[in-house]
Amino acid sequence: MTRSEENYIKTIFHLGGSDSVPIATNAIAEQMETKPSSVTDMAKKLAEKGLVHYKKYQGVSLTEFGIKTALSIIRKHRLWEVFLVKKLDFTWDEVHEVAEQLEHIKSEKLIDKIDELLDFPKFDPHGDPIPSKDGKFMIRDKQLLSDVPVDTEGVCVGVKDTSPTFLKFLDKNNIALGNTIRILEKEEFDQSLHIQMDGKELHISHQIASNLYVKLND
Amino acid sequence: MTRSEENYIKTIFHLGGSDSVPIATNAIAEQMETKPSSVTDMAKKLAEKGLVHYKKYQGVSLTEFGIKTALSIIRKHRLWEVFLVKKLDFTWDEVHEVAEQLEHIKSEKLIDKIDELLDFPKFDPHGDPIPSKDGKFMIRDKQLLSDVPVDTEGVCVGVKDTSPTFLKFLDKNNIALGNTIRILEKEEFDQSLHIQMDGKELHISHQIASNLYVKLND
DNA sequence: AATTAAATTTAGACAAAACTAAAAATTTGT
DNA sequence: ACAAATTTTTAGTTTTGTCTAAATTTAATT
Repeated sequence: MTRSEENYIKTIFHLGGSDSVPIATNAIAEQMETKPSSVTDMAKKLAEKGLVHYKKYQGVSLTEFGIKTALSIIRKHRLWEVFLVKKLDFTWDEVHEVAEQLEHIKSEKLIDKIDELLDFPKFDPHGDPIPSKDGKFMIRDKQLLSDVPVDTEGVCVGVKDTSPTFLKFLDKNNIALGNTIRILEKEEFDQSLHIQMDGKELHISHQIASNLYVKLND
Repeated sequence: MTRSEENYIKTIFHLGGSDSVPIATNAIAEQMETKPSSVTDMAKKLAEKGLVHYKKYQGVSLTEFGIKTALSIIRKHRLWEVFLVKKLDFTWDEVHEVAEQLEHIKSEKLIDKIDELLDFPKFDPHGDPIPSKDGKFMIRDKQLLSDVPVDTEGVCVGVKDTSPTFLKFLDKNNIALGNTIRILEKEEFDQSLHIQMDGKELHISHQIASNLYVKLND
């Protein structure tokens, strides 16, 4: 697998092409900041190799083998992210770019040893699940903070937007995974929230709330 | 810098092209298992970029900038090797291949943090010096075991041949860096040595002795 | 159902990095 | 010093991954 092939497989997976729901050429091109014609070329190549299902004009979806491959790349990406944060004191907004490179390193032993060094983490620094060696991963029941009713309490377990801009904003406002969140009030007008986070009270916009995942307390 | 450019720079450095001693196209091609014509093409490209001195038919040598670049790549390679051995329990014969990939990861912060995590090591698992951030490295006064007179004592500090075959052989015979070595007898006929290593006595061939570096005791 | 709009594919081209075969320069041997 | 051998370069191709522009198919709209 070349680096480029791996990036296509990963993107198709993230766009949902794993459930035999075909993904449009255009959507892939947009996500990868490339041209639809390039996607068509690669689609043919990946189909040749048995990684995707592809019929002209019908979009692309991953085969079983393609899904396995995607999960392996995602596993590497997320384990490296944990490594960078836990062992090298990177902040969660710094890890993505470097992990994009590290995920392509070819050595089964390397990633298994990293996994072991980190004590087999189940989630990455943004709260996303890390597939195990055999492709299984935990699906945590979580909801967007913006979808939660007033007066409920939960724990912040993930972010939807993982851009450095958003993550740095969260840092600045002391919003971190693991924090306890209670919704005190929801403003009808602009959907902004008045919340209590680890004791302190603060206001957050709908934009923010719709990019934070919480797990409700039982 | 592309990966290929980095590999050329590294090879030229290792062949001695850093002392403005030009290296022959053929020598580079052989070392890199490629064709001389490919080397010519790359030589032009690297000269364009100010990394090498190149005059037709006169071979290639690194510029100041080329040397700086080479040292930075070698620094990364060797730090990753230490990381693999010290933190992930790789054996010294396993590290080269993976480090060849890791050395191309582009992140200044990453390699500096790895350096820090390892407590700023000065030598890699094969005894080769690790350049510091500013390109300086220790040159240890060492000699090939085969060049040392009978009855002298020293410490094993490095290997010349770093092939997995040789390194595994050393492991099997409990020869490791840091071991104390005393030459008891040198066989005139085949230059083989009778040595004492950390107490135990053993015989080693000239082939072996000429690939082991020792630092003599004062 | 026909036409327009949008998405997708084809055809042809390009850059990077490699190769082969042939030409040119350098080195060697006598 | 000059022919032979070796080394190096040039010229032309290949592969991978990309692009543009044109053609084609599918989807949307009247």
